[in-house]
Amino acid sequence: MRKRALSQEETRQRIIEATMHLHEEVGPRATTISAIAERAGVQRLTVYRHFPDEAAVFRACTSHWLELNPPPDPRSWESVTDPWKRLRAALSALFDYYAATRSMWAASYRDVDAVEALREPMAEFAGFVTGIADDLARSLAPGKRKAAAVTVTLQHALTFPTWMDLEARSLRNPQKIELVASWLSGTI
Amino acid sequence: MRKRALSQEETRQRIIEATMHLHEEVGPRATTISAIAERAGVQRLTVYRHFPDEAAVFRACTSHWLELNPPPDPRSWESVTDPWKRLRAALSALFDYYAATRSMWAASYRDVDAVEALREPMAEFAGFVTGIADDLARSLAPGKRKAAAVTVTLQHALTFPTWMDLEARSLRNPQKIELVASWLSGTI
DNA sequence: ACTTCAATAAACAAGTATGTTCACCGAATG
DNA sequence: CATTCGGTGAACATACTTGTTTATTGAAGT
Repeated sequence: MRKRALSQEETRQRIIEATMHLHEEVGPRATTISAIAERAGVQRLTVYRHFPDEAAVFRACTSHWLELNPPPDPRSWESVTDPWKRLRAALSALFDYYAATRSMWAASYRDVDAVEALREPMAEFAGFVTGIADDLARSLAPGKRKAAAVTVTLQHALTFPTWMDLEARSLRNPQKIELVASWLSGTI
Repeated sequence: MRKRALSQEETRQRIIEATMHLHEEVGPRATTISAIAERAGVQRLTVYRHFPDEAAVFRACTSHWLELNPPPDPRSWESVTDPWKRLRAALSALFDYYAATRSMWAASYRDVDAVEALREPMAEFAGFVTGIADDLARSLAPGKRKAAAVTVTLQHALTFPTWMDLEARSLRNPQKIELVASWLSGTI
């Protein structure tokens, strides 16, 4: 069993990739199994053979997409000790990531509360971002009395919807970074 | 023709109110004509008799809801000349409005790009909010070189999704106001 | 009393989706 | 060469939606 298992795996990949593209183009909510099958050039029954239900396809799609589009690694700025440089490094990495993956995140945020299977990965990503925010807040305002304002400002600023809103207001990423930095300078 | 026209108008109102409630509960996107008819205790055909299509019901619903829930009037703070007091007055009015109408705005923002009939009123409201932001920006930073940052900060801060995000982070309205004020103090 | 007509009740046609079943093909496998 | 089995193609039942048609009811209007 070599070529057979291989071509089976290829079919599976075609299905996953078709799902990915549909998620990006029409959003997870409108991505039906029928549409996935059509996009993958495969029979509907074939999709059912590989995945028991829509949620299973979505899970496979999510993990595959995250492999192809890994979020920035916080270790890449952990060595930056200057708080403001560290902030800019983190913002830059995250904002570049958002710019590169905007369509998928936009679709995901839009559909998250309509698609059950999306909640868990979205919540996990939100936790990831909050973790970065809290770390930056600690480095910027250690033990200050206004630390709460710094923290919540960072949590809000690092969020994809915030990035998207500033993007829609024609701010390039460097401008966004400076803007967030100025917000923080007001809270410290 | 008195009672008859009156009861006809009552039926129309029942339809509109059923639509309003469904928009708030399940969102405009999931609000089907069938569901409206059922909720209004009326035959589906009756809905079609009063409104040619879904878009017409939505339009009637939108204008009725806006009558019941008018956005704050900018004239209520135009007399406040101190820029920071004016800012706080405007933020307070808008944030209280968001708190009172959150469920409808949350549903509307979620479904806006799936429901054609929602775009125009949402765009109009966005313009209304932007207008307030621009006015406050002029009063806070008249002719400053960093006026752009103030303007975009205010535009972003006055937005409903921003309010919602800060609300989800457990900030009460007065705390939100102080937070936005501190953002602005950093940009000036 | 007689008519008008808003609303009901029920059916229709057409479209979409989900899941499931069946017979079959044909290339990889042993 | 015979078997396995992934995938095809087509059908089925079920459940939604939209929009339209027909016949009927019953209270308001004259």
